Amino acid sequence: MATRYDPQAAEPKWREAWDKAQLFRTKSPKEAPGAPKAYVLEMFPYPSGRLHMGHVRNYAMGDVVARHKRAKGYNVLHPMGWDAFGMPAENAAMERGVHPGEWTYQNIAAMKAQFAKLGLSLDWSREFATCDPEYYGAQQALFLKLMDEGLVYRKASKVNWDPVDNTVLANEQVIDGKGWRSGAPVEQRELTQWFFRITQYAEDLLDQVQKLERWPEKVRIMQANWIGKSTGATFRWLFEGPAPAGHQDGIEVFTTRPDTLFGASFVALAPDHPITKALAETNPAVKAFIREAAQIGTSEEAIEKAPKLGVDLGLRVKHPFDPEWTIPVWAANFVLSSYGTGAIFGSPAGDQRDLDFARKYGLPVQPVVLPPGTKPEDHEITDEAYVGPGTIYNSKFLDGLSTEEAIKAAIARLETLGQGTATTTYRLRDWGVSRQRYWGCPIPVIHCEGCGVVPVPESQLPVRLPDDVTFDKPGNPLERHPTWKHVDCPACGKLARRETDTLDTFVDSSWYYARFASPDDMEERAYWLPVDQYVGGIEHAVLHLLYSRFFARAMRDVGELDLPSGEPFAGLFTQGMVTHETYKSAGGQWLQPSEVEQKDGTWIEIGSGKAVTPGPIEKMSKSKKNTVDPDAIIAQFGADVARWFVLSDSPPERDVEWTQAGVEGSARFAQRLWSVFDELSGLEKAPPASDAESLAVRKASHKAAASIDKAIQEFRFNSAVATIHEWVTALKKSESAGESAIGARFEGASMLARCLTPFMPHLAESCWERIGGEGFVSAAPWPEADAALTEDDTVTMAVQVNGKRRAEITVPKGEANEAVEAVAHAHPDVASFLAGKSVKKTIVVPGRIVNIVVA
RNA sequence: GCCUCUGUGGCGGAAUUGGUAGACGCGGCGGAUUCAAAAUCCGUUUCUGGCGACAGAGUGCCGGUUCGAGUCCGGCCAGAGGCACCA
Repeated sequence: MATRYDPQAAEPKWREAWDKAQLFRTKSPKEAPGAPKAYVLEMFPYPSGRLHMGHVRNYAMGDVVARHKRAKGYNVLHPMGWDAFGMPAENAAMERGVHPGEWTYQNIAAMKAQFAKLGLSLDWSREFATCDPEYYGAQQALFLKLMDEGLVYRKASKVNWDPVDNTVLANEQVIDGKGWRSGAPVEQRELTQWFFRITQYAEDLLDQVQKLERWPEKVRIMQANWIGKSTGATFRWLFEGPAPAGHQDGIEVFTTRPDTLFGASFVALAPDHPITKALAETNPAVKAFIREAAQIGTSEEAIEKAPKLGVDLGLRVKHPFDPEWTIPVWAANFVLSSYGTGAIFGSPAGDQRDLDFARKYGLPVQPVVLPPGTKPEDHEITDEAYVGPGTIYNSKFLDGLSTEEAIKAAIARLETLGQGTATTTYRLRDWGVSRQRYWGCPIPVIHCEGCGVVPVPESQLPVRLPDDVTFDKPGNPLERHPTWKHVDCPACGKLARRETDTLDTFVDSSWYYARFASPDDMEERAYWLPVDQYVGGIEHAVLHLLYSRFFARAMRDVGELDLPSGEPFAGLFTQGMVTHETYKSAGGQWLQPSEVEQKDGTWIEIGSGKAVTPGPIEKMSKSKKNTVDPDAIIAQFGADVARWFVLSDSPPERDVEWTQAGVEGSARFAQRLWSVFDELSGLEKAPPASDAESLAVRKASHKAAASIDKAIQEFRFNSAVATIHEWVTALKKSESAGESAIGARFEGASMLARCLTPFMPHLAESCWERIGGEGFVSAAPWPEADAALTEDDTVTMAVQVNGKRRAEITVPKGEANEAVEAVAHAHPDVASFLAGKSVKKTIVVPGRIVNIVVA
């Protein structure tokens, strides 16, 4: 009698059994002598309170890798923890009056309960939250070591300032140039802030990123572009007439295109360039410009997209190659103070932004680069700059040179004249880590009037966050706490002030992988690191990964990490998002998928029956209500089905669309798979026989196992899923085969259960048990395929005539090209296309294709 | 605006190095089983023309390289991720 698989009964049973057997406990190097190690890590979650399908997908993928590695004999570290500091906890405090710490730890408890149901092969014994004082205390110690090493410093930098709430705003909190709560136009303000000297490693970070072979190409390119190494020249424009005070040496600019110097029509300074700021003191127009430019906000996106805006500063500077030629100095909002020298020269014909600016303010546009194959009289610049290479003209001594030659010649002349030098510049800026917020790691320093900045002595770490804080008004609760910041100077003992800035939460996530490897044992850290497989969202392609690479280097250089390369993640996989269709009610309200149903091809609201408009498929988000709660799915279908679905349809790196029909299909498949084992359960186990039917079954199984093994290693989980589907179909078909095939069916089922384990671990255990497997399938070794059974002795090849497929032939493997050609020519479907035509040539690609070219 | 990626049937996608486009799944259609249904199983399903054998077209659009292009090159269009204080 056929039985059905009941996930609600089986899943908790197996998880309890795994826990009891401590199956996923990390073994120390000594406990696993001779075994290779595998550190599998997924980006740890922010404890928002609920697990979402994106988490399920992320952790399901990591679990596939971890379980596969374990089956392959690796000693596996697969930990989990919480990226627990951040703004949402403070927002909750403001909105609901709950303490950020309480809110966070409650969320962690709730999410951990959800995690438990997924059947992930995690070792929870290494769990921590970044808001645990033990963690952030260690981070403070690390901060002080970096400070000793000269990797930490303070400087003035800009923040978004809400003038009504009197608080610093994150870029996310600036909406259309206004504060998200107050609605007041945002201003830029300068604060003295803490920075990490990441630029010290710029060259190494760039150099090494190219060598990370197991990283996606696109992430390596994004990182390289972010670091943005540019070679060019830095040189000076001297003032005509009296220079502004303190700027007798002129204006220093950086350019990558000194070849276009004869096309210069203006020099432009950043709004916060010292000269611009100095002139604003006496010139109201400049002051107004600075104020207007400051309203754009601090994000690069906003600055780049804003309409070009400038002001003539009333100064003129002399061209380095011709002192008689002078050009005006402007301040312009598209010049970034943080890149190069904060000043540029505008050569409008060769740069789109310069051209837009020149057109707006009526500045000259002189073309100096002739595109290849163009005559000077035909080359005209109207609305589009020519940024490509070409031949230089209208440029005196540079005339006739190529762009490349002219760059060299111009730099050489600048150097001869003593006006400038060849320079390398990076786009990468030092990492500003100060946050004027409560729910973060306190920066462990004390400001003393007499002694300056004094580190908190190690014996006094961690500097704990005070619990008694208020969120009834905006601003930093640490700043207005009555006592917390008032401390004695550790050096002189006089009353001093504790630093009230906390660290950027990116710092917390920049070294957690090392903490998982070991809290403090350098040898154990050295054993586990680097992470062999890191899995997470593509949205972290630049910042988080770059900061982590920086931190690994910094930790290495202060003796906290024995990792010569400084690369924390040897393998990286970036997974796509989970999306869902959106629904809107007749009244324009977003509706949850659980509130709607499809009837006769149209969508209606469950209950009321009112019409619903389906919208675009988007990333699951609370605001669009297009979320599906993993708990509800698990309650209905079980964790295995949820895991299977998020791994099945789409390639892991792409987005997957969650559909009800899809998850129901997954649930049906789970039952079908179960039936393969269920059918065998009453039969007598036997070794596989060698008749034709058995051989066919065995070949299908061994080929499938080999293919799944490869697919998992290559992160093609959807292909592995497709292979398991085909395999199950083959095994179902074999049920009608003779009795002699039973041995082959048992072999296939045993292999299938083991290949299934990384994907649907609970079901795999039940299947394994059903056919009398020994111990846990979660602890069973990977079924290695027998090479003799995965190879065929014939091969099917397509035959094309003039590139069009006309027939298919089957030939022995390794057949000589001439023989294959003869078979192809002789095929009737081919012959009819060759009749009356002359064969010009025949291309034979062994094992793949024959192409006959006819006149 | 800049950097990066993606685009293939009704839908999600497969095609591993330039070599049979549409594996596998969802949905649809037809059938079996059933008193009936659920569940399950089998078949079929890119489009157009044709009763059919078959022929033609076809991987966002335009062009190119090649015996051969979803895959490589150039130019467009559309969508997504990131842009340094969201995590």
